[in-house]
Amino acid sequence: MPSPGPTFEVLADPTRLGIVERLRSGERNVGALASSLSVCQPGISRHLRILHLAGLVQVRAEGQKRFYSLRPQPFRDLDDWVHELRHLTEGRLDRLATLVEDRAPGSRSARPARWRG
Amino acid sequence: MPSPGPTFEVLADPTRLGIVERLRSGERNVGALASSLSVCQPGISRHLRILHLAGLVQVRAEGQKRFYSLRPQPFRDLDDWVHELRHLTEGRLDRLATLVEDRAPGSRSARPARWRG
DNA sequence: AGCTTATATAATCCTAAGAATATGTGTTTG
DNA sequence: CAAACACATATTCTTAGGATTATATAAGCT
Repeated sequence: MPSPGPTFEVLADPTRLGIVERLRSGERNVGALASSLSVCQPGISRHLRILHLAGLVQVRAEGQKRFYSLRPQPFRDLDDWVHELRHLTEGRLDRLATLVEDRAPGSRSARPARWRG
Repeated sequence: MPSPGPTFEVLADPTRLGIVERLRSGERNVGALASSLSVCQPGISRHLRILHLAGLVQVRAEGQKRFYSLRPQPFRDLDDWVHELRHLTEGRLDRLATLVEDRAPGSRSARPARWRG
């Protein structure tokens, strides 16, 4: 059971997540990504470097352009990790917690308000 | 289709990821987590607060102890997101976007040489 | 050979976030 | 009621990392 810690750190940045979501529909060069996302070109290059070091993307040079695309392996690993966790939480922890929560009438709500907005 | 950006940000921190991995085997109180991970107790409380705000964990108060456990919903969302991406990268339809976007006349095969996994 | 395009790297600045210490709040026990 | 325990919050400090500007490298184009 590998822990995809680095993958989480890489995808935590909104710009890098935006890059990955744009690469879902196919490979793109740096300039296309820089104009799509509202970040300057050196910023995109730096984020792509981080994504490449983490093994999330691969490069293909064509002329003076460099096309980046997703590598499937880290997403397979991530899927395995999350999928297992999903079934663990669906199985028993959830039920146990809600059961006990119902029998504590005076306690405050276990549900959070909202995330950042 | 939902973007689990906040979930990535939350799980990017190694301490919080460690908390989640320990909660996989069931609920724990703050002291148990603080002694398991090598972080001081206020640090654990702060990370648990972040996890709670993000909806990843829920609390159950028993006496003076507070037991934290995982909530299944955000992991379901994360699993859906990653699972979809897994199949997109496994497939061959990223070639389509390549053909649409890059119509350089003189360029021969715009495909990646090999698709290493 | 210059000139433009496409991308990478370097240097700087700045803000956000984690860690530790100290303290506050509530709960159990004597 | 006081003392000890379990946890949360406040404060301070420090560092990591993202954004921007400027520059370097390299490939077309005329």
